Amino acid sequence: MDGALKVFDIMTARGCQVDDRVCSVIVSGFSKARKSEAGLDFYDRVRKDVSGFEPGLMTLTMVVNLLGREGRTGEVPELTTEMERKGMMGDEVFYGSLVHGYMRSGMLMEGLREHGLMLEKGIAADVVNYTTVIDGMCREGSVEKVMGFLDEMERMGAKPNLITYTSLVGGFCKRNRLEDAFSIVRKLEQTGVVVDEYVYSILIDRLCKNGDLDKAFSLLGEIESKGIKVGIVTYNAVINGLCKAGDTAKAVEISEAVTGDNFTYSTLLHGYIMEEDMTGVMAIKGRLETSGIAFDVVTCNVLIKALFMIKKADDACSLFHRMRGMGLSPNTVTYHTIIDAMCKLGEFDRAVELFDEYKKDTSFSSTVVHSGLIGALCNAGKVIMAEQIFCDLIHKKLRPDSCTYRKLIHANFKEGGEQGVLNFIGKVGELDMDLFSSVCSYASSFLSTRDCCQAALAVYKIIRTQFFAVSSKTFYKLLKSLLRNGNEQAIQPLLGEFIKIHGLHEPRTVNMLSCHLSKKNVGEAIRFSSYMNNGSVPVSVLRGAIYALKKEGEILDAYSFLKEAEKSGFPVDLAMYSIVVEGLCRGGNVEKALDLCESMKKEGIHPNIIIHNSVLSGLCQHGCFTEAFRLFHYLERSNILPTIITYAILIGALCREGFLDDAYHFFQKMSNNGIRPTTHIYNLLISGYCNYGLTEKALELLSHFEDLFLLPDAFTLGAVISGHCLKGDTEAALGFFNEYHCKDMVPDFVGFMSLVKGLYAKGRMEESRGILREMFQCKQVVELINSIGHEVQTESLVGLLSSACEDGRIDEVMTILSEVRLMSVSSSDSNSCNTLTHLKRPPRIDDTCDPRTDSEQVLSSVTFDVSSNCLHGSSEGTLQPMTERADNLCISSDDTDIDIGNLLGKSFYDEFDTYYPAIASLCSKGELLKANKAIEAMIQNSG
DNA sequence: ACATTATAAC
Repeated sequence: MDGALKVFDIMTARGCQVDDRVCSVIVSGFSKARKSEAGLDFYDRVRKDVSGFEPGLMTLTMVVNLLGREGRTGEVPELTTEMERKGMMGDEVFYGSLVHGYMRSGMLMEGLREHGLMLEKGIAADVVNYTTVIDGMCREGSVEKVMGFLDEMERMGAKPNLITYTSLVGGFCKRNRLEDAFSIVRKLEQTGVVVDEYVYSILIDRLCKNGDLDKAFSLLGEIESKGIKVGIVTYNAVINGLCKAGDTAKAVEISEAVTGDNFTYSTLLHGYIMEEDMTGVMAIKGRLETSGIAFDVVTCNVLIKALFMIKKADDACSLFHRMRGMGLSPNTVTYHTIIDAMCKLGEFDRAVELFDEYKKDTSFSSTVVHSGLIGALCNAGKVIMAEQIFCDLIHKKLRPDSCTYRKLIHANFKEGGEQGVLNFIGKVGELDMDLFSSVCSYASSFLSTRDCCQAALAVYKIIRTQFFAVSSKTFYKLLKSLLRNGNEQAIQPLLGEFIKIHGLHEPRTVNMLSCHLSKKNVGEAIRFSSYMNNGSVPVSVLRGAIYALKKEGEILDAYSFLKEAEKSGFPVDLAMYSIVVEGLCRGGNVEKALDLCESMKKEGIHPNIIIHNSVLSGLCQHGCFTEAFRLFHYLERSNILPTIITYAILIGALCREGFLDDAYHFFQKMSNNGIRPTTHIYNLLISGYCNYGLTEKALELLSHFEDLFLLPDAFTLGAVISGHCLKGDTEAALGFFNEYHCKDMVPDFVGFMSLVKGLYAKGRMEESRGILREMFQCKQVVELINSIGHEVQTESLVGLLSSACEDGRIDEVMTILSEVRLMSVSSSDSNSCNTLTHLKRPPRIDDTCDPRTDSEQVLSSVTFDVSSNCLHGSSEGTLQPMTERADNLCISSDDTDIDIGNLLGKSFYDEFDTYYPAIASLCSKGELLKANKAIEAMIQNSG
């Protein structure tokens, strides 16, 4: 090109007129050399500087060609409108270039449209035009459609040439139809056409890409023997095949026998990069530098990557900066490579600097650089920086791939929890509707699976208020999550919307609806379900029904229901037995529970550790200690591992009965078996010691906490305080209270009250009142008192108590509170009992310690046989092999319709915060009746 | 004016 330009300069200098033909030849040269930038510069220069020159069709055709070759078809329309203004009309060559450009930019439809337009204008298409179209279709992967085109071509008198067939061969190879590709070649050879290197290089390349190197080499030998010259392109295909197969050494060997080009060296470098062979990389880099080849962009890109690999980051950057001087523009891959490398080095600021440079170039329309950087920043926890990159995508109206926004949602969740995700949604409202809707759908589903129901629901509402479609999957996940978390109020309307939009076509929808119904009305659900499923009722519905009955306190009905299901051949599963056994044991019906353990075995389902824990707990609660310990020893001897729950049940029971040494023995046994004690376990022992006057032992246990990284909770503190008070050591109790109060830790209700009573008994009225007041500051205690007040329909207590407390009527307070306490202890109703234990335990203690939560988490897949023998007499249990590990043995977290842990929502607590100031003020003014009204309103609102 | 080979993708 340099020579051509020199001649051109001489021409203009001598006043030789530059015509369309001369100009077009030079632009064509730039086009073939893929130097569109320089070509356009030249074109502009000639138009401006050469007087009397007006670009004609030939030059314009070459400009279109040049743009098309580099995928810059977007700039073509400006040119065509200018032509129309001047009344110029394209010929078949012009349209050929135009169509070619579209085809190479992956715009098949536009290409076909221009081709059709040309025909409409009465311009006949020649072989080249048809070949261009055929090639475009082959590239897109539709060789089949091409066959029809071939016929049309013949009819129009344009005979396909070798180039047409080459495109066809390429099309078949793309679809991996090698047989068809080869048959074309054979037919050509039969008709006497001399097939050239182009065709063979395509075939060889395909063979290599398929890993069929043997066939590739034999074909290579075949064409060499035919006397067809084999050039660098074919060798490069083979070299590339070897590199991809992991044999870069062999590839290098071949490359040494030929004169390599940019393709050769970039392939080899990439091969060694993949093999992480630093010496290999350096050797190729050396050969490349001494070869005297002028680098192209791809070679630079690979070389930059290679330099980072051999830890020469500075050299990589310097090459990057030298590119423009070499006449090369860094492209998307260049920026991706260098930014990615910077991130891997932890140089995020430099990565962002490079990105800022990249984003200024508006001609880039890829999202890869953005995605890569966002991913790396998210991984490094730099969410804010990542969001800024995402903003650039939005502003450029580029469509990020789903991985990118998912990554951002995950990172925001990690950083800021559900609120973080909601904030992110708030920030990306500028996205186009369709994309925003996808982001919201994903966010809602994601939050649902993480059990962030409220946030998931909020996102769902955003989708709905914007009138976007909510996919069945998003609905389903949200509903599942609500169902799992006992969020009954939200389910009903949502389910209604879901069914209105998506109908009841999917079986999973029917199941879910049945489960929901079953929690309300067992019979209706079963009828509905058997109707929808042609008579068969899925196990999940029956499970839901049993759970519903138990929740309603009708455990005996649940029991009969299960028995009925067994008899009628309905499906039964482990979870159903688990629910009923637990309920029976809790209700004191251990006999029936054991009977169920027997009958479930007949159904081929074997009791697991969860069920045993229930039985164990039932036995303990009803004083059957001998049986309980027999069962424990049986478990120990079989391969059934007792869990922390098992130990908690026994330690708790022993402590309650005052067998403190035995309890401690079990505690040690548990530790020896590799189960780390938690605060909850310690609490059992500490309160045991305290209740029996052994406060020192309790404190000694407390002193272990720090070494074990455990924190005492409200329960721990309450136990120690009441222990001190029990011994009359109010001073010690007060000191202990203050010590933790300073650290913002308070005891539970029992602890508070012991201290209040202790101080009161010693006549320390002021202090007693102070502690009481302190207690009312404690939300958990207030919550407990209120929930009892709510349940037993007494006057709302907090208002009365706090006002009495302010007035110094401690006696009155004491009476009320002792009543409250009595209620909480004597209540034998299983439901309120549940509520109480749930509340008495401060939130967020180790969850795994709650046997009811555990039953969901640990529902293990271990099957075994428990025989009631082990409870009465012979302790021999028969261990059965894990023959039937039925799917329904495990309640997977996604399929669970049972939520025993979440019996009481948090709403009350929120309401209390809102109402409290008003109530407090009314009480202080003596307006107790009004205060009570306010409290009732509060309770109703939270209901 | 039409046909062949190499690089990036959390």
